[in-house]
Amino acid sequence: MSVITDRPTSDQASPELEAYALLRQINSMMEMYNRYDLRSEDLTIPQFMILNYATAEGVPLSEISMRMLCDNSNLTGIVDRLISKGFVERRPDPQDRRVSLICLTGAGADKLRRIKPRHHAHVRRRMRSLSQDQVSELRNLLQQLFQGLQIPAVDDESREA
Amino acid sequence: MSVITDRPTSDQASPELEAYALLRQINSMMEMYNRYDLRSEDLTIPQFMILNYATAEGVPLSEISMRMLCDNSNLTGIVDRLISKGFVERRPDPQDRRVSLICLTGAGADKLRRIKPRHHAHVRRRMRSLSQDQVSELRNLLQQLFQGLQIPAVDDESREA
DNA sequence: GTGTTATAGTTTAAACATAAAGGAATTATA
DNA sequence: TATAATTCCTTTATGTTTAAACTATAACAC
Repeated sequence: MSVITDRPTSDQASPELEAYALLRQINSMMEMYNRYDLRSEDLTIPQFMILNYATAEGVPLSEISMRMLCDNSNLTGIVDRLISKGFVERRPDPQDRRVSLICLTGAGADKLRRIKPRHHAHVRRRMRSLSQDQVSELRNLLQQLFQGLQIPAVDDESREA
Repeated sequence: MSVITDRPTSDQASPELEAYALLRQINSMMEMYNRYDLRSEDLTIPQFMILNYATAEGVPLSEISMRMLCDNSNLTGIVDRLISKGFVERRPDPQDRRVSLICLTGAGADKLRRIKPRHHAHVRRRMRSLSQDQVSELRNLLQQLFQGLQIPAVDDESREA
């Protein structure tokens, strides 16, 4: 409840800032590991993500960009490279000719079958410093934080800064 | 304690994978917000980070890259842009002529004084969906996870994949 | 001293991200 | 059916990141 603090919302460390700094660092390290793992498969992280979202029947590009929290324009080039490697195809949607469906090829499906279980095992292994209960607790806290972030900003920040 | 599970370390969701997915999504959203906030100050996120690590006396570039968990080569260009904006300077280290010290200028210090408290306030505000206790708990879990990641891999993964 | 190795930083090319603008197809509206 | 607004995707320019090669300096071995 911190009744008296010198500078309640200013420069120095606080649990919030420390938590956020750690979150960023963990994300960096996990990305480093993932990048290294995928490198031997001649895939980059975003390429692997798109591969994961694509299906044989095809998924609209904008659905993938929505799930990847990025812009359509990011994906154009990445999909191009996946096509040149033969892992996906672009097919026009007959229902809506604006849409291009990203379709997983047989080769792409094979690739995924080989990589995905190993990737998941790696992620689990890298979290072994936490107990099962701690992992669940972490997931719950992150879940709550994530939901809180969805609502952009109930903005009564006028008193700060 | 999940005594019987079909595929203990394979494809489907697990608390570990869910937690990691959430961590990535939260990081993405926080970055989006930060980028937007800094945009009005004509700064990018990496530019702001370097500004935070630089001091008036000067800090070796490689010390900054170490703390930012990135390669020296990343920083060359970013520092160039910060120099062109007048927020930092490059000065050779008289002790070791290989080293170039990144020095915060007066303008850079002013910029920081104006931006940093607001940035910190924003971060704290964006975590308000968690109670004080939850924030501390989250920080502790992340701390433990981060420390576990430092030790690259006590590798007994032969049984998986 | 000479040669080897390590470190600090830059450069380059390829991949990716962001923001802004544009083209094509669809939907809404009149 | 014509017009306007929206949606889906691409293109372009700028900035960032990675990996690899390179320069310059330093440290070490002999």
